[in-house]
Amino acid sequence: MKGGGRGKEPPVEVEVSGKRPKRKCLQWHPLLSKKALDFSEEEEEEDEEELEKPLLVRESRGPEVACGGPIEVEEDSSEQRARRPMNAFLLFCKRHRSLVRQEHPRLDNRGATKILADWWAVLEPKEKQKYTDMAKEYKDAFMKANPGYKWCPTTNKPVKSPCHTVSNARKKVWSFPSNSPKGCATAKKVPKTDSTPQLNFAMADPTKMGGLSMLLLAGEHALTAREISSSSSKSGATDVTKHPENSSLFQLAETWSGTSQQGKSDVPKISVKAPLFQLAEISSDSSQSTAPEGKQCSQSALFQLAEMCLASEAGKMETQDDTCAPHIKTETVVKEDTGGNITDFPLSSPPSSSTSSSSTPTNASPPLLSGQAASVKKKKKKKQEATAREPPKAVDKDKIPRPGSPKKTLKKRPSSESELESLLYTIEAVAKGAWGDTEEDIPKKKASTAVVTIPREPSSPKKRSKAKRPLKAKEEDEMEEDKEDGSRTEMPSTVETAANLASPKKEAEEASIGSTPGSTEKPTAPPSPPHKVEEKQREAEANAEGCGSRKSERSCKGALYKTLVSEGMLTSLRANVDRGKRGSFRSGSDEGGWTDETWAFSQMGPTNPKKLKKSKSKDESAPGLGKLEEEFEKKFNSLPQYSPLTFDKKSTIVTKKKKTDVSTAPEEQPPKPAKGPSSSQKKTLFHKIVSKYKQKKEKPNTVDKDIAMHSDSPMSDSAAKAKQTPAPCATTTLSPEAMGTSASIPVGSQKRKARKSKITHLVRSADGRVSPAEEDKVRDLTPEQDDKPLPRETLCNETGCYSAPKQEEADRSSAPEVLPAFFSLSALAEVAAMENIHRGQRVIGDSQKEMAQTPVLISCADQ
DNA sequence: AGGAATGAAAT
DNA sequence: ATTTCATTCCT
Repeated sequence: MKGGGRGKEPPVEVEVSGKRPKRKCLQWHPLLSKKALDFSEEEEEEDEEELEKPLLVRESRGPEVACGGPIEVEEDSSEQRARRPMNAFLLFCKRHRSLVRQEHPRLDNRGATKILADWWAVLEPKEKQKYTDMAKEYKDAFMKANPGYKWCPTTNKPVKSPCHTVSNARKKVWSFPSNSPKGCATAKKVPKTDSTPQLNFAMADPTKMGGLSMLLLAGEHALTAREISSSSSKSGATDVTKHPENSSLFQLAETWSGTSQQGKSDVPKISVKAPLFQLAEISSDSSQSTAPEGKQCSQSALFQLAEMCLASEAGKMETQDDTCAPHIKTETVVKEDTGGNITDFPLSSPPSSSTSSSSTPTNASPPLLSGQAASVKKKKKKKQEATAREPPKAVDKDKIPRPGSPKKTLKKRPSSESELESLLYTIEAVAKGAWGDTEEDIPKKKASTAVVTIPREPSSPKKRSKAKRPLKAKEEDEMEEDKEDGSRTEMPSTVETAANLASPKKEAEEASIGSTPGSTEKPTAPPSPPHKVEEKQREAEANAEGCGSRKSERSCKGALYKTLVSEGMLTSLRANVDRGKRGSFRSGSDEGGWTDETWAFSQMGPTNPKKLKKSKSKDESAPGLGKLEEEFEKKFNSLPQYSPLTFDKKSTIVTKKKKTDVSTAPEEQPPKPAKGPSSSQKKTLFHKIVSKYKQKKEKPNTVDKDIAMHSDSPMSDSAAKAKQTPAPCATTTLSPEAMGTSASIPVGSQKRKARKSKITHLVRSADGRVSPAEEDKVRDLTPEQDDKPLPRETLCNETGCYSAPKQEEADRSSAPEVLPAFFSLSALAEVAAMENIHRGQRVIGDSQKEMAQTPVLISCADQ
């Protein structure tokens, strides 16, 4: 048995992950292991971790008896396999890659990576520290979550024998090597949990996170299943579900109840929080009623649940936090929200739950075997083979509902049974951990689903409570169309306003910025409300359209609901969301909590991948991340994001001497604000700003680099470029990479693998030394660097050869040396705005100048 | 799939 | 010391 758990997963994973293993797979979320208290950003991360954990828990579901291994593992585990936490550099890359890409659209990832490496090298220790700390935190959290986790599979490789298999084996092992082995039962406990209640708690909570997502997923699945499986249920569902949110909740509730019937009353077991309890109670109540009968009953039950939910929501809304631990709760909520949004993950997550090993026994246990089994697993790809190898897997399969091979499973999902089961499990898991939160979340979720919630998530949890109302309002709108009693009468507008107001404040608080809410990232919040409203309207309209007109709420309801509910609903919602996001995003673009929104988007979009897959998984820059990830990202976002300029400067500076001072620090935007310029627009802004600064100051300096960088992208166009620029030989331009490297300074890139191209850039170590090959490059670059006189010296020494600086001055002497290494985005944005307004033209001119320079460089480079 | 970077962990 | 793997995505 034991082995089985893990074993199974592998296959599953294969199936599931199949194609997009990485992305979809749950990464380990910081949330998994959250610690309870810290307020610091880190804490947040932890929170996220908690959320994730749920996944693990989720696994616990039925399987416990059987060790469950097989079951949950199946899906979840496969995907879930915890991924090793990202290190500081990776975090950095993740956060900045988009920027790099924006600047250098043409650049491929490799190049981007190189640049990132350069930047990283340039980064001041202080900045790095943040990332490092974060990475550390994640790691710690991760470890907590998966005590036994090993990065490298190591030993097991034996499996390797078959070449490919090896990899698989590793993965598994990797995921959870040690702990679980104990036994299914033992595993459950998870060392950590026991040992550290709080921490554990967090772990437990994580479930919640998972729960949310799970819930969402479950809801979706449930719907699907229902439709498929039993038509009858459908009607009930439809009625109940009016709102997407509701529907999801209801579904969840149903599922949950169903699970409970099965006998899993785990819920309490995990330290459920007060909220959870409430939820549980509610759910339980419903379940009880339902329990006796099962599916059929479920309908009625659903109704009841729905009512309850509504009632509860209303009550809650008013009460807001009845739950006990406020702050915690909030956190939870937040997480949940994310989770909810994420939906996708949930599915995958469940499997991944394996991670949960810590928390959940069942799951964990299987993994334990991991050594072997794990090794076997390896990856999704090979899983099948692995499965074959190991017996356990076979077992798993048996247990697993899914009949077919892993791949099949995927297909099957749609099939009712397997899905249902999985859903149930998931639900259970959710129930255990997440439910409490769920309630609250639900509302939000609704909102989110409904429309725009997105922005909110980012916002603080607290907000959430308030936010609910707004959401409700939205809901109401929808409701109106759809149906609804009027209960919602409550006060839409008023509430919203309040909510809005509140939200910003909260944000501010979080941000600690305090002073200007709008300016800060959070600003999004403020804006968001409006957006939301708009979205609401849109939705309403949409609904209306769908129905034909608002008037017949009920009449429409059915069809509408149906439509919405079924995948379509999600889709529509998603679409709306996306639109909203985009719209807001675009409009707000710069400052507006781009980050948040973006993330939110990501959540939304990615979220449904499975169902909607198409929607856009990747479209958004955000890149499809999981919901959980989103949160993670939030935190992650909190990390300072530096503008390219900054780096350039830094590099320069560094070159000079490592940092003039930390002064740079100022640039950073402390709290979240920094957020990156989401889109190219921002880039432009930056450029503009930069140019501005340059003009103002007219000092020569790094700016050039920036320009160069910018120009790079254009370089492709280069057409324009060639024009002025005196710089005789600025070869470097060639590739932005080179530029970056050269400019940035020596970062040691390629140390490790020389591989093929290493030669390309070569490398300079931080010291400044350059390898011979590099020299050439350096030369090319040199000119640019020359820009900065001061640095130049240093560089020269280091590099060994700089040509004389020159052009920069001639060109423009713009950049002030001191210029802020990085401007806060908001600041930049502002400036940009100012500039635009005042002198849009000028900016252009500047840009042109820049361009001109670049071109020249390019030409040289070509030569 | 492979690969670019860095870091951390494991071997 | 060397390997592995994490992330991102383009080729």
